[in-house]
Amino acid sequence: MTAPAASPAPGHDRDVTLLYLIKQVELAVKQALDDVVAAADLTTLQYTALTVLERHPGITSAELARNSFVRAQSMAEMVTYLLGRDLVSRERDPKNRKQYLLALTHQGQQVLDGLFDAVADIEAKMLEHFDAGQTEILRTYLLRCRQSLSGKAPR
Amino acid sequence: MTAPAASPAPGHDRDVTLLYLIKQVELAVKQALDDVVAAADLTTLQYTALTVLERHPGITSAELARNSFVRAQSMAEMVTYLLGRDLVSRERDPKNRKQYLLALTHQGQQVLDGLFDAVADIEAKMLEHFDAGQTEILRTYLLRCRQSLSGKAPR
DNA sequence: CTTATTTCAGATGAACTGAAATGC
DNA sequence: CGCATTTCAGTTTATCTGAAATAA
Repeated sequence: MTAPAASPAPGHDRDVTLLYLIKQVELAVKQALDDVVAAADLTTLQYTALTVLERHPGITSAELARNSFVRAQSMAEMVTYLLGRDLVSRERDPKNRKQYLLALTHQGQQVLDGLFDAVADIEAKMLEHFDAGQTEILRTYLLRCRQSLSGKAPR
Repeated sequence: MTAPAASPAPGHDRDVTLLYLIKQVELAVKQALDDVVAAADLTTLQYTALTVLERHPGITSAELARNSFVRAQSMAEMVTYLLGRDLVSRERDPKNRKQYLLALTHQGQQVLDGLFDAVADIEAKMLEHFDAGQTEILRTYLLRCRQSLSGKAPR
């Protein structure tokens, strides 16, 4: 079903690629997420960094940068902003004094908690026609894609 | 459906959400794609616009903008750049003289053709552990996600 | 000595807001 | 007149490059 050939292919009839579909879904997600997190004066990238810190307290800014495929300098700027808003705390790593360990503050956790339902609603809408089994398949497949592309599991 | 606030204890994390996984896969794809299309002096966004024009000759710049969730002004700037490189052509819509219809030029098609194998390699790597049936399931699921989120099928 | 993290400084570019012209 | 497309002008912001300090 869903034969995509809308027009009689002047030249080639290349299918819509999965790379393109991934991008399209991500764009739609970002659009919805931007609106939600803007209520907490956050960008989607900042919100994402907070959720990573929630799962991985004690991560460094450089690790956070690698996870989002940006330069360490760019992430450092964002972390400084989050520090200034007291959403994130940091302290010297006692085992390695050249780096800082980051964590969510209580206030940062509260911001995430306050956004949780609205973000869950976006995901629920995206998955409105998925049953539990299909959702798990999608999760498994996306993890596999990410693993194959980058050789790493996401944080 | 909406889960209660998770405990702040680091031991009990919220699950990695599908929204996050989508973003992670997209980041990894973009990373790989940036490198490939840079060989043709294109950004990933420019390359994507060219592939949309390949599938949909006669589309307008404004439609292209909506498809990529950017303002019409932003897309116009990019289209101007592609026109200047003779990768894209445009002519007045005979049915509606306020707008232009865009299409790939022969040169634009050649650039896409030249990138095709390298881009296909990225997709092949992403799907290296998928069989044909699983690939189709992933495609179906991504289309469904995009449809639910934006109410539209991708172009 | 080499490497990774952090920090400072300056440059660039992509997308934004606002506004006007065109034409259905 | 309302609405969409295109175009012009100015601005903002995020990321980048380059370079230096610190420490394993």
